[in-house]
Amino acid sequence: MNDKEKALIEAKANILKALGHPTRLWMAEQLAGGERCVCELAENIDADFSTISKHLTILKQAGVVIDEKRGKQVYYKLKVPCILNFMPCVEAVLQANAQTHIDLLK
Amino acid sequence: MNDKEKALIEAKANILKALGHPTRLWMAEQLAGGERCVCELAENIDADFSTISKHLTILKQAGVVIDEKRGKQVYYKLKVPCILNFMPCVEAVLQANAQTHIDLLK
DNA sequence: TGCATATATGGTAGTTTGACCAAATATAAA
DNA sequence: TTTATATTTGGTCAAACTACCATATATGCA
Repeated sequence: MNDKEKALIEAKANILKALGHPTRLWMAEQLAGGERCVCELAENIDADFSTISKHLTILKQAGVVIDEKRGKQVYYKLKVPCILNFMPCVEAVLQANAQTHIDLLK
Repeated sequence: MNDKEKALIEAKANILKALGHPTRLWMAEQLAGGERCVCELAENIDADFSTISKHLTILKQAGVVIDEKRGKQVYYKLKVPCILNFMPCVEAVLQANAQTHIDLLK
C-alpha cells in the first residue's frame, strides 16, 4: 500500500470513526430528518452541553455535517445526506448477529 | 430515548466503530473481494501478527466478519457483504471535503 | 512423537477518547 | 449597556484503544 492509498483509507476510516459513537450516530440520524440547532439536539441527549458541542465538532471535522449560525443559534445539517444510506445494511449485520445467537441456543 | 432505542444505536455505532480504523477498514475492503486467510492479509500490513489478529477479533465481535479454520489457516470473510456498499458515499464526503478546501483557497 | 508454521492470547506502556466543570464568546433583548 | 441565552473552548482525569513483546495453542509434516 503506497502513501496515497494509505491516506485515502485513513480519511475514510476517520469518517466511520466519527459515526462510530452512539451520541454522534444518533445526531446524524436526527439530521437526516433535516437541520437542527444544537439546543434541539441537546433536548434528547443526557449529557453536558459542552460534551454535545464537542461531538458536533468531531462530526464537522470529519466532514459529515456543516453548521450555520443564525441569530443566537447554530444549526447543523448533513453535508452529504447519503451518509446514512447504509444504515439498513448495518441493521442487517445486527440481524445476522442476532440469528447467530439464536442458532447457538438451539 | 428509551433503553431499547439506546441499545440499538449503541449496537449500530459499534459496527461503525469497528470499521473506523484504517487497518480494519482495509481488511474489510480486502474481504469484499472474497475470503482471505490471516497470512494473506498480513502480507500487506506493516504490523505485528498479534496486532493483526486482534483487529480481526474486533471485526468478528462486531459481527462484520466470520472466520473458519481450515487446516493450519484461519479464513475470514464478510458476514454481510453489503457492509461496504456505502463506501462510495463515504468517498463522496471526502470529495465534498476536498471541494470545501479548494473553495477556501479561491 | 517432535518440530515448524499459523494464529491467538496475556501483559504492558504510550496515546487517544469522552465526560464533566469552569470560563470565554457571541447575540438578542431589556 | 447590562443581562440572559446559546454555544464553544480549555483543563482535568479516568477509561478505552492500540501497538509491541512474549507466550500459548493448534495443526500438518518429518
